[in-house]
Amino acid sequence: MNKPKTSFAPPRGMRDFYPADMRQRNLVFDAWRGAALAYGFEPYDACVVESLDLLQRKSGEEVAEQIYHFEDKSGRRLALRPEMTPTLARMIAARQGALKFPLKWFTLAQCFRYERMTRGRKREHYQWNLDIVGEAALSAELEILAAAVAALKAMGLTDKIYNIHVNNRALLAELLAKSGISENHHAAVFLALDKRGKTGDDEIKALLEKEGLPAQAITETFNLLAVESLEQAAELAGPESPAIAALKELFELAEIYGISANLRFDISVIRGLAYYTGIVFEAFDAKRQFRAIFGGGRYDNLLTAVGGAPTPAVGLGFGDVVIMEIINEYQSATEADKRNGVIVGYMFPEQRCSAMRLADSLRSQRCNVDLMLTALKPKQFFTRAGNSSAAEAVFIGPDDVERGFAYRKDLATRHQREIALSGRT
RNA sequence: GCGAUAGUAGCUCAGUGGUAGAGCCCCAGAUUGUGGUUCUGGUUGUCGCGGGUUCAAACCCCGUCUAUCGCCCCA
Repeated sequence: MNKPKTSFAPPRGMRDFYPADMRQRNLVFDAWRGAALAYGFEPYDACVVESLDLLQRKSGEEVAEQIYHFEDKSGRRLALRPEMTPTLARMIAARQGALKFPLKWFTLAQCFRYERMTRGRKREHYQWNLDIVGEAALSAELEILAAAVAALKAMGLTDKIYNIHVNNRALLAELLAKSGISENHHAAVFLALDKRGKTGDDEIKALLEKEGLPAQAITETFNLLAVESLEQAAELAGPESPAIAALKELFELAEIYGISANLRFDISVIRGLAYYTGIVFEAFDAKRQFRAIFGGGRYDNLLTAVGGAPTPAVGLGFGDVVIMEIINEYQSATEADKRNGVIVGYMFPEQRCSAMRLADSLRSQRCNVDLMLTALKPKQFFTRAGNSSAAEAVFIGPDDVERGFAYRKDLATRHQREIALSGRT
């Protein structure tokens, strides 16, 4: 009899969450939900399986290679969603007449992507999506950025640990146009600018030459790369630039929100994706050791892409993988193992009923109770209690039942106080 | 999809052809009423998986899986 050996590991790029992992994950999820609700976003959810057609419409046919897709038994071409944005666009377009704009929606979405993994990237992850749809004012960008900062704060990450790099796609378009680079070359230039810091200037130059840009335009582009400050960008763009005005307003408003310490103007933030139209942003850890923490921006063509009416929108995507790595890197474990609840044990079978009654009484007071399933020796019980996530331990022996009270021990401080056994108050 | 490196106890790792090891953890006892100290004893094991070479493989060879890093791509 030989059983087929099955691997205990989850499929490539997929993740299991053991209770210890869930504690960490919940820390992140709670921060996300809390911040979203605090900033007035409403929760929504949607199906994980989408029609392949919808997902392809946005980014082109080749994206199918990076999507988990399949046919159902009726031959429908379906896929696991790689991101939430197309689904959001579909849902909003479906009820565009009924919904009251602007809307502020959020979700915690599990997304899948079939591709090679590196650190901070899996084939499956959870992403906090925050979107404001139907508002052209910069207030929308601010609310989203402030909510993201609030979430990071709730995770215990201080201002010093991360920076939010902000740019405006409209600014880049203005500057490139001034350099005489026509719009059909913009995508390639964006790509080259996006590589700054990763690749050498020679390689970037080679990319631009390959795109067929004249030498002078390449020089101009490198002048853009050298832009370090908003003032410098303003000089290049001229006093009438609406893109500069938008950035200036953004930084002014950020002051009022108290998040300006984290914001940096950074002309290299492009966000690869074609659909961004205005302000774009990306957050990184201060040491630039990890991938982007979150990213997003304004994409005013969202709904037209799925056949809806033109609608301005701002969105943010914030994945769980990178932030968990950063929390582990920058933060001691203390925040993650907050103790909670009471663990209740007893010495002999004779005390089982007392222990059960106590557990019942505590539970009725909305206290989480882990009741031991069998009698344990004191040492066994307290070892177990200390290793558990419980905040307090109550151990019941014959003497306690006799006396009518036991001791409720704080497992962190080891202080004890009395707790009544018989009463049900 | 390509390239490099790695995989041995719960964890960190040593072992480079000849009886699978150390530290920490865990378990039991000292201690039939109290978990961070001490002492004594004990288990740590599909050596990632499958095949090959060999008298003999954790070690060499081939394949494969997984992880990490780089390329690519993005969230």
